[in-house]
Amino acid sequence: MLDMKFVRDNIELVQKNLDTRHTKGDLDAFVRLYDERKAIIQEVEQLKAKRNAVTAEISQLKRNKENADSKIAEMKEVGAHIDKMDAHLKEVEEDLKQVALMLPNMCDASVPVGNDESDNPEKRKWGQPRKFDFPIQAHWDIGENLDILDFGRAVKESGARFTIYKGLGARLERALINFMLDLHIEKQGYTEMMTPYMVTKQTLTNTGQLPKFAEDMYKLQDLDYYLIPTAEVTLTNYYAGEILSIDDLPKYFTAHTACFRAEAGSAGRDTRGLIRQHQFNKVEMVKYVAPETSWDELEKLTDNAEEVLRLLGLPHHVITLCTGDIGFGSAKTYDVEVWMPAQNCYREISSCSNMTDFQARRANIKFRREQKGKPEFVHTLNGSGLAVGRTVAAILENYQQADGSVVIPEALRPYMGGVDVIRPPKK
RNA sequence: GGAGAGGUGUCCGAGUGGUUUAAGGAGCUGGUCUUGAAAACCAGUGAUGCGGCAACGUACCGUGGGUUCGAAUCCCACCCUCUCCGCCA
Repeated sequence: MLDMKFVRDNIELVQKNLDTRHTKGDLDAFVRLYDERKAIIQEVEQLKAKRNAVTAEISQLKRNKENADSKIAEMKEVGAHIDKMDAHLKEVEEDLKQVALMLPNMCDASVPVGNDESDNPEKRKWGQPRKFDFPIQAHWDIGENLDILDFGRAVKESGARFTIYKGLGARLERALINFMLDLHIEKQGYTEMMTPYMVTKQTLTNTGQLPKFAEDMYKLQDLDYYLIPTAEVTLTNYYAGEILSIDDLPKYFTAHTACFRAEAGSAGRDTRGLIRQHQFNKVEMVKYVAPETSWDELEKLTDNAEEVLRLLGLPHHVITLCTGDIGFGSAKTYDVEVWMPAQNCYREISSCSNMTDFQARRANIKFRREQKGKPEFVHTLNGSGLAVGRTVAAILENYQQADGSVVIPEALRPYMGGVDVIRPPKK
């Protein structure tokens, strides 16, 4: 959420931010409700001050066994008036909050202005796509031929956009999870967490998925539970409602979880393979940092994600999301995209964002610079490190050989019990 | 799921309708004493949001409602914690 005072005082800036993001927000309603709220508060608090004063007088009279009937009658009226105004104030505040919750974060000045994903500039590139001297296969064909991915039976059990990993396929997925987590905790300073997969509406509101993106969530029937779309949700809510000390910062957390996404609105896209699933594994990184450090931390976070790809020898590049493509809560986002030979393009495998104080404000996460200092909002960041299914897909495609086998990247072999090649089953 | 107990400031803890603007203690800050420290003593000290340039006002005793001129205190619902029982990986 944005600072309401900031919005009220900078309507044009906020409108411009909405425009460059190609999104809408009801700023007219915001101004109307904000001003109305202020007016009501000023009036009702004056009444309350009066009530408190007269109530004290009544107390005094009662103690002296004197008659207070006229004052009580007077306060009865004042009380009724206050009740009415309080009820109205509550409505106005609720409406104001709903409008405010739908406003996206302000993009940082360094974010390129653009319309859509075609306007995302490349920031850097690592590795050279390999030249193949044989007809290459897509990862879904490789996986089925190796008998390590089973799409058909997953459809039988759960429908489209689910996959069953089998044998060395399952082991590869698990190896990658452990490899990524170990890198994050041993070399990059993160603390490993295991978190719930089901969370409340409030928790999703705190990180910005709700109320705006309800159609992307899986909600449990008749319960106030949603399946998490990413561990960003549980890791960022870890300190919700708390005040940290500056000495606690920065905090780095990482977690592997399954992620659940309805993928409403992406019907027909990436229908084959591991790229777009309703359920997938992801290793997530989340940081809580002091505001003045968050831009440096974003660079480091992105590098932490890229390091996974470097160690796996997977060519990739980093792009800066433009204003038309950036996510709702983010002030700036780098996407890391891995080379997918069969599709002859780079595909997103990690998204690293500085949410500035947007989530901290919603989740009420603060810190103090000094023991008696005034609490300030922390900055939160998050990034995938990495999407695991997509990493499997990238390995299968980039490391495929003419005979249909797939070489396991060296860094991963200790996690695969020494397996260095996955070969097709003997017919 | 059933029965019982409980949720008060940084912590412990008192408080069943009107000086509670939350007792008392610990802790913390400052001071006295001391070579220094400890102890003792004295003084100060709840946090956060909102409105306001400010003075100040207002809200907050798990959460949300209600009763009342007035609620930490009474009523209702819910959440959470603990103990016991049941069920269970």
